[in-house]
Order: sequence, then C-alpha cells, then structure tokens
Amino acid sequence: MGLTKTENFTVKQNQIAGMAKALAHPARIAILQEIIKAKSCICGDLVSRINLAQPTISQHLRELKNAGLIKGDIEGTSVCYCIDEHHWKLLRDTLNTFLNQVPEIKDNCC
Amino acid sequence: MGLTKTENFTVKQNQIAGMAKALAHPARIAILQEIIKAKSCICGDLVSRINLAQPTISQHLRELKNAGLIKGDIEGTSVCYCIDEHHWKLLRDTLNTFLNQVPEIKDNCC
DNA sequence: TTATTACATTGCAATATTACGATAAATATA
DNA sequence: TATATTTATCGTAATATTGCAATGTAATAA
Repeated sequence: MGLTKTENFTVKQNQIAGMAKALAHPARIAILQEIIKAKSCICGDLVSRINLAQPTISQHLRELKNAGLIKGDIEGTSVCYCIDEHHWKLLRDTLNTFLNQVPEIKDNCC
Repeated sequence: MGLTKTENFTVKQNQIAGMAKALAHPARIAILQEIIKAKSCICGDLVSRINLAQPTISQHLRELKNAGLIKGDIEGTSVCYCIDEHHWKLLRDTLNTFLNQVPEIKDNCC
C-alpha cells in the first residue's frame, strides 16, 4: 500500500518517525552538512557541491524546510539557507530522548 | 525515480541516512518502545499490541534487524526480540554526533 | 524593455515502501 | 502421525519517494 496507518500510533510516535524521515536520505544529510560547514548561511550554491540536478536539490531543501530543520531567506536573486537552530534542537532532543531510553538491560535471553 | 544515488555520498552520510530510515516509521518506533518497555525480551506478542497484520509486523521487525537495532532469538515456536544494545549505542552515537555538530551559530543572516 | 540569473514548481518515469491475504516452515502438542 | 501455534516469506495492490527535463517566477543587469 505504501500508506502509513498514522492513526494507529501516538502523536509522539508519529513525531519521532517524521523527524527521522527528514534525515532519511543521504542528500539531505549532505545538504545539512554543507550548511553547517558554511558556519552561517549558504547562498544556495548547493547544486554545484552536490551531484544532483537543481530540481532535486530544491525538493530536498523543501523537505528539510517542512521538517523545520532549515530556513531560507531570499537575498535578491538567490536564497540563503541556514539551520533553524530552535527547531533543530527540539528535534535533536526528541530523538535523543527516544534513543537514550535504552539503559543497561540485562541480556538475560538474547 | 525512487532510486537513491548512494554513490554520490560518503559512507558516513549513507550510514546516518540509513539509520534514520530505520526509525522513519511509527510502527517501528512503537515496536522498539514495546521491546524497551518489556525491559528484557518480548516474545513476539507484538501483533496483539500493535494494530497491524502479522506479516506487516514481521516485515518491520526484519528492517529493524537489518538496521542492527534489534536481534531475535528462537525459543521453541516463538521468537524473542530484544534491543541489540551494542549496535543501538553505535547508531545512537553516530546520530548524536551528527545532531550535536550545530553549535551556536550567529544568526547573522536568517 | 529584454536578457540573465537563481530557484521553485510541474509533470512524469522508475523505484521503494507499506500493508495484507495466502501460504510455507518449524516446532510443540495431542 | 496429525494438528495447532508461531513466525517468516511470497505475491500483489496501493501509495510514496526520488530524480530530472521542462517550464514558471521573481529579481537583477544590460
């Protein structure tokens, strides 16, 4: 079906999964790394740095924007992207909380 | 195309994305939470706890296993699942390292 | 005004994912 | 042996994702 049964799960579960989904493509990881590497904003020369066509990059940028990880500011003809630090931290904390809830479990069976 | 151009990206980038992909479905988050809640192994009564058909659960379990997040031990007719703590920590650290690399960037443009 | 430049959007083809019925496989039980 | 139980696999339908060429849009430059 390809259709996730969202209604079967809690809001939190859908949130965590949604956040992970935004990170679930190497191109998006690469884009985020380029933006981070730039230390400030990167004025959209991502196409020349990542080996994908311009519409593809644009599509990934939109997904990162929808997830709240980045924001874009129009500067004349070009667009400046940077990390949305506030959302980034929220996302990081949510993911971390989930990933850290595995303490030392006694491996008594497996 | 639906075909990720894996070869365009570094091993690390593909790793991070692959890990995120394993977490990118609420059913898999729910499964992991059930296993964690059980504190030890959960003997495959996941189908009764999660509102999805048995083959669907089985499929998600396989993906979690492929990602290294869980392991399963056969116990008679049933299978016991538990968190693969070693791999879990490796994955967590990789994701954390990525998510933590955004320090206080001066918001000088956006 | 007419390019030009930088991105976004549209539309489409190829592939991937999700979900489940049917069925297989493996073990336990009667 | 026959049957029940539990999980995995196969096959398939529905939907989602990825990638890109073509095109649209908005600001700037000539």
